[in-house]
Amino acid sequence: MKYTEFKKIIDSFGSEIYREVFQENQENIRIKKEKTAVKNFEKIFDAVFQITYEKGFQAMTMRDLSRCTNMSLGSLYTYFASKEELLAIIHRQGASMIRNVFEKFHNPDDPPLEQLRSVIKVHLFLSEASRPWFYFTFMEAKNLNAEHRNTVLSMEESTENRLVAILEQGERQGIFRRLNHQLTASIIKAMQQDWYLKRWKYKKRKISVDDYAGYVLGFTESFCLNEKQL
Amino acid sequence: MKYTEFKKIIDSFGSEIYREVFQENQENIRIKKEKTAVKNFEKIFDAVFQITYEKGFQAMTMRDLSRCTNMSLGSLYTYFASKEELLAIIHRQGASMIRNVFEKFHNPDDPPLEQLRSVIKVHLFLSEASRPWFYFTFMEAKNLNAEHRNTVLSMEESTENRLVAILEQGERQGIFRRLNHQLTASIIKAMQQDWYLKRWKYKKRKISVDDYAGYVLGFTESFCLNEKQL
DNA sequence: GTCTATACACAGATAGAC
DNA sequence: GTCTATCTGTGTATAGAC
Repeated sequence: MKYTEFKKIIDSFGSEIYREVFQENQENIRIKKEKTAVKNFEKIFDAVFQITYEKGFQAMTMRDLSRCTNMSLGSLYTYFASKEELLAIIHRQGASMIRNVFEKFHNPDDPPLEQLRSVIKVHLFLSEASRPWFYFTFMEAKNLNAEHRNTVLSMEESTENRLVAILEQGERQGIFRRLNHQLTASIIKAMQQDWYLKRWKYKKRKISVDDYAGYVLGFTESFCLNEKQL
Repeated sequence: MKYTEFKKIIDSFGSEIYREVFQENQENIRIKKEKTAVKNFEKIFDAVFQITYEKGFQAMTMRDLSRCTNMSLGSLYTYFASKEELLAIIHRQGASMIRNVFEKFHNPDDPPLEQLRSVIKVHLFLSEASRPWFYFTFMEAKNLNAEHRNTVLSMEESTENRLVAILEQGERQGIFRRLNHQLTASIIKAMQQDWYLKRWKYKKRKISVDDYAGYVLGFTESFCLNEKQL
């Protein structure tokens, strides 16, 4: 699969995620019309991502956000109860979206090598399509309270465990070498993470996400595959 | 080389870095006695790293810092002119220290494979010995002004270029495969970075820095080495 | 549903006694 | 060289008109 193909599927979901934001938080917000809420949540989130990328969530003031969205302070506060809650909403909704996409693209009946390739690619492609969410989740996780932070950490763990399961399955089938699969999974995650943490670097060098995915796969396979497979 | 061996050398430098902080900023600070200054800078920096690890530099208040160092607000401000300057001092001094250590351990006359191993290890070992500095530099770089931020980025680039040079040298000697060395270097950096960004994870799993270094080397060598070398 | 004006708390920074 | 007390600006959040 190439990125453009993946992107088409993702784009077909449309503003799904902002509708979800509206519905999940309906009790806490004072806006009643879905259409207005969805439109403005999208505007607010985009502004948060943009400002936060420059200076971080703590340093972003509500006045910054007001300026960037062209909404007044009073208006903003009808969409969420506090700045802290806004942070929690973004995290919660991002996590939910990411989980859903992974679920949708995972096929546990494929042969291990194919699963490995697919999982690595989907993660990279999704982090490309939703880079602001990934970047935000990583950089601002420490601003969350203990409960929400744990949700983030357990997501990190579960995507890693998915990789471990695939590597173990492949080892049992004699396709992958016998290695410390947990450590291999960590390293694969580190490579995936670099894509969205250092996007500016890869962009400057004109490396596409397809190039990068190919390289990560080459790296991983040369290490994991049994010699007879090469 | 093992980590304990490296650590012994590093420890022998003692409070060198805090003496440097004092000397480089002597004009801007109101403290005159080196011994007092060095002692308190160490206390201040440690507190900053500790608080910042929990909630980030922006969220750290001067009152937090006062509490954590057992120094009064007034006292703190005799060591630096503003909170922003404190940030800049930490960054500048950290960068200088890191550069010095890399210089000291790099030997461009060794054979490429040995250089590669040594550069990867030294980076990992140093990030282990000075984890707070590395973590801080990465996470708080965006709070710097444009000029200081560029310094950080150019450091990132120069350590990467050092790797590229080694890989090219090895390719010319027929030891390494012909690959996109820049991308390989990026990926090696990503693996190194994961060590200090996710320290909690590796600690929980009882992976030592020597274990991790060995794994990164294995991963890298299986990808880069020409087959006849394996 | 959105706006302006404002309350209130708390942050960074300094003055001046010891 | 360190402290306490205090100034001043700015940030979050709300009240109430439109």
